[in-house]
Amino acid sequence: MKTAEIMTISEAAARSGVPPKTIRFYEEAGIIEPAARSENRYRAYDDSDVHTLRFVHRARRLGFPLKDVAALLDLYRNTKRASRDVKKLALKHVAQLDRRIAELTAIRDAIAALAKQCQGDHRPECPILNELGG
Amino acid sequence: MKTAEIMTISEAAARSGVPPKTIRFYEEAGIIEPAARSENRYRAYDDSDVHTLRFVHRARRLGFPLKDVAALLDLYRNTKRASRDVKKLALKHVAQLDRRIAELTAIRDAIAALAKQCQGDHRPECPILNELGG
DNA sequence: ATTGACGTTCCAGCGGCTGGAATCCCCACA
DNA sequence: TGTGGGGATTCCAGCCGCTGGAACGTCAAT
Repeated sequence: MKTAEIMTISEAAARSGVPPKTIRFYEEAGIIEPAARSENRYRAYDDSDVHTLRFVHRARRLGFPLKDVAALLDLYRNTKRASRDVKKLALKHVAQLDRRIAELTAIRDAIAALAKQCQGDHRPECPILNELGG
Repeated sequence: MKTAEIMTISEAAARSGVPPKTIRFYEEAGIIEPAARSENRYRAYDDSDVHTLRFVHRARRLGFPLKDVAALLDLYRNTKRASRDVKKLALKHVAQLDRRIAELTAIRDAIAALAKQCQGDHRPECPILNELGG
């Protein structure tokens, strides 16, 4: 199956990095078009489908929510798109990430500071619990 | 109801910061003990329950998973605990946060770099989509 | 003919809530 | 005493993005 033009779901999965279960899920969720079917009712994928799956996979790895992945895919396919719209989505995501990172960092530092105060031995005294207890 | 010793769920919610729905959820999930009931079958909370709820609330705000919150609560109540066990949980969480923060930061920087390359105007050309498309 | 590795569908569950429906209860006011 | 409104109660559904499993069909190789 080296130059397969038509392939099964697991082959498409291997080539795209998206697991079969997830491919079906994306189809059901309307992120990708329902796959063509071969005579045995198996889903049949070609290189172009794999390309799409790869796109989705990369977008997901960049943490875009599925809704945005769908939107990006639409933009990708629409050659008359405005790059403004793409950038807008990207910057929205960056802003979201920045907020989340700031949150997590604040939490991380707070806990690390408390843990530093804690002896961490056999004794019960512990600033972490004191803090949580108020 | 300023110095109420016994109170309803919404009062406990107001005092602890945990919404009524969430209090019920915590009870159902076994994080907190089933509340006492008054004659009308309403849940009845006292100051000590509120204290517990506050503990849970703070632990959650620090991002501890519910399982760990339950464990922390057990440690909090067990005066024979070893601070070692508390610190261990805390440091595990810090490590987890560090991993997550690193992930998000990498993603953030990648998208920000791509967005910077993107003109963001009426034209279709866009490095973000080029990247996602491979 | 049988095995075993695929494929298919559908349903359940993860974490941590949150919203809604249907019902019940209490209290204030007329 | 009726009524209205704001609680409380239960249970079920849904959010996000999968992931695992059951029950069954299909295919290639032995």
